[in-house]
Amino acid sequence: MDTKVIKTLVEHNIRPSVQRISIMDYLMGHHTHPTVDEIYTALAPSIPTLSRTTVYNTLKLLTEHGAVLTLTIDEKNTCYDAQTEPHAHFLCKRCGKVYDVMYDNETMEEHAPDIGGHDVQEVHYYYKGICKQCKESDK
Amino acid sequence: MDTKVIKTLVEHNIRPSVQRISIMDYLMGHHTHPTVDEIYTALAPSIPTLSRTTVYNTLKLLTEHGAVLTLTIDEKNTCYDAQTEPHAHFLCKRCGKVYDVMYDNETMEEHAPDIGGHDVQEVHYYYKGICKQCKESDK
DNA sequence: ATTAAATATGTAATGATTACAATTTTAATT
DNA sequence: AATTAAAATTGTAATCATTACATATTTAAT
Repeated sequence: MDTKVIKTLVEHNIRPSVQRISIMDYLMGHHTHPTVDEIYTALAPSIPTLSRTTVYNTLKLLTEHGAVLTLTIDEKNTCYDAQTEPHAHFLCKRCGKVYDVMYDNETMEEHAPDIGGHDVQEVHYYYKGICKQCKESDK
Repeated sequence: MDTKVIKTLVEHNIRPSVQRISIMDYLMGHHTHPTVDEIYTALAPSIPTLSRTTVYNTLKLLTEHGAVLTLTIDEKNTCYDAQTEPHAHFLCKRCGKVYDVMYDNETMEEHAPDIGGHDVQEVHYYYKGICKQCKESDK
């Protein structure tokens, strides 16, 4: 059920509307780092009245409340991630996929807290290159 | 003189035209992570024929040849950096400035080379928050 | 001086995002 | 159940960065 999704929204002080639940549910169920358009296209059939603007508004809201991460790793398309635990991202410059990448938490923990006296609120580790799949399909 | 700038271009296999030298020179002299528009506005007076398209083309070329870094840390504006040595960036969400941030090289060295079998070509460490200046001007 | 290739330019098109006004839904109150 | 105000959603139009592309200019070789 959507219980988990609704719980996540409520925990972040977001009132769970049909649209918000659907979008959050999609993000929690698809770890593909979708774009606004991918989300809109996926949900529009089940919510015929859905507006692209709502998807934009909702993702902005979710981000502001810390329920999702907004990734700018791809110059073309902003994408979104419901996994808010610290992790890094890898963008394949050939196929465009964005992968999750784990690393020791030490890295982030150690470096994030105090950088030149600035207050760090977000940490983004992005790697770019050619993914394993693309490398192998080259041969 | 521009000797250093020209040398940098040539070392990256870029033929040094007037426009390319100016843009590269501007980037090497301003560590403010300027946007396309900032560069265009700054150079247009001295190169009256300069076209915005040329700035775009040149920055793309410089990036492809590894002479500058293209930063997508700011969702609004892509910005550019002539410092290609490994370092991190901090974006102030209040004033919008992008700062250079140093960190032990171990961090990058250890984590970049092999991530899930992908070939890493670029490493981007982005931090976001409120910068020291903005914090202090709050009081 | 001639010519071909490389660069630069300017305009028009694209496409993601935002602004905004209108509509609909929600939830509280009578 | 009806009323009402606030919150959320919608659709259209506007904005703005970026790219496509055709033309013009410059460069470098012959």
